Amino acid sequence: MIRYLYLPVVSGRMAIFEPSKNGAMEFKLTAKASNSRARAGILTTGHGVIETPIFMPVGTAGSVKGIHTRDLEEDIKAQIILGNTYHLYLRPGIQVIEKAGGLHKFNRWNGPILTDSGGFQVFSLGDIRKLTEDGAKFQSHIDGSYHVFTPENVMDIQRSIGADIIMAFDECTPGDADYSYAKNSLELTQRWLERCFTQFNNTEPKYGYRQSLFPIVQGNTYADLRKKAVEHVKTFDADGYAIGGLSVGETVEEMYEMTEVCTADLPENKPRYLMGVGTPVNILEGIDRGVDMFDCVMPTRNGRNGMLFTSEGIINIRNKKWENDHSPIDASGTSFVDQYSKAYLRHLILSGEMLGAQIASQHNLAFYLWLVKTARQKIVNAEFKTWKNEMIMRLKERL
RNA sequence: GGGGAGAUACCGAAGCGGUCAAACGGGGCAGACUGUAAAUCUGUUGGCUCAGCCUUCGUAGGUUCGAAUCCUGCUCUCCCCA
Repeated sequence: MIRYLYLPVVSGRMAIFEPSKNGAMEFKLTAKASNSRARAGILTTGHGVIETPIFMPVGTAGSVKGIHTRDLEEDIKAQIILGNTYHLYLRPGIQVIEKAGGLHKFNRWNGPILTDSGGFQVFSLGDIRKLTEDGAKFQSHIDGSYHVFTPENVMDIQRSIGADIIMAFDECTPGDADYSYAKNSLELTQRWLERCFTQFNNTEPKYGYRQSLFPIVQGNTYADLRKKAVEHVKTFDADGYAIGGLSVGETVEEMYEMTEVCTADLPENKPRYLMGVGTPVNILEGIDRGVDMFDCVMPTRNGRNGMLFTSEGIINIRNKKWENDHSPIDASGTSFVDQYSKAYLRHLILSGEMLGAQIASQHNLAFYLWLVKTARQKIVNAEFKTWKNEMIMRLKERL
């Protein structure tokens, strides 16, 4: 159902109203654990394949903060990165991205890209936004100017950015929302989803490769709402499905439980993406529950703030105990930066040297990618569950 | 040699008779961070047998019920003139 004729202002031309020529994105399951929902798969996009389960570094403003694409590819071995509709729309602006020929050309990352829709920003912007049936009116965090996101223009913007996977425009509810708020919000998200798909199907990719639209399952911490949401998103036969509205203030137990509720009913042969999650432990628990894709700002943001994730546990590199520890950051780490000493990295971070933030971010990302890669191997070798339990014990350590 | 200004906690710097263990900033120490309004934010920063007590505002005395705050000597710093 088209509520009104929408003319995309962003692209500067009329949308082409004809059926999508996008081929379906391919997802092949290559292995499945027997005592867990964990699976290993291969997701094929217009910019290459992704081996799942995968962690996707977040590159909000078109860059994974502090990391060159060369290091993302060669050192960290990232297979897909994120961008953000809200941030890129505000700055540099969609016209610039279009002129560049899309985000891949703009930031010189030639692998797959996923863009988030801005739904999360609408949530986190708090008081400087207002929701209506039509969409979300919000103020720019940069200059206070007013803007409106609707399911339609968010699809158009993501067409212009040119991500391989684009996300539905949803409302992300806070973890402590009550049932009636969560229910009404879910229904709004569902109506918005219909409009997203209508717009998506009535427009074409701008740069010659296919794009896939992933719906987002909402429903807060209420299992019945989640189940309804899953049934609804399935009707779109999407290339993949996201679980949203988690890691936003609810308990981790609730997060795991809701993840389980969702993966139980989502199509087996399509990738599942748990949005915004999480800690290394969260990711292993997510994989165990049948999730294939994750993203989180934690490795970069917490890294900049001095927190390192390693296979031996968590390090706060600012702590005095590392002052004279000249051993490598992570002796068994896969990144070249892991050979820098703890004492040196501590010095850099405490001195506010940008290299410190870069090293910490790069280490953390390399660790996250190592973690999911290893998880995949363990799934393939049918040793996932044992490995996971042992790994979690170590990951929880505070060094 | 003469004149002036000043010495406050790790550093810088407010305070100028009681409500001062002493504002504020830096530094130190610790914590937070989960689809990035974040190279950010928060707490703490004399000691102890810790709702109380002890020692601290250059130093030695003094005035006062009471002093970082007023007076005197001393030491040291800085500035100006010779």
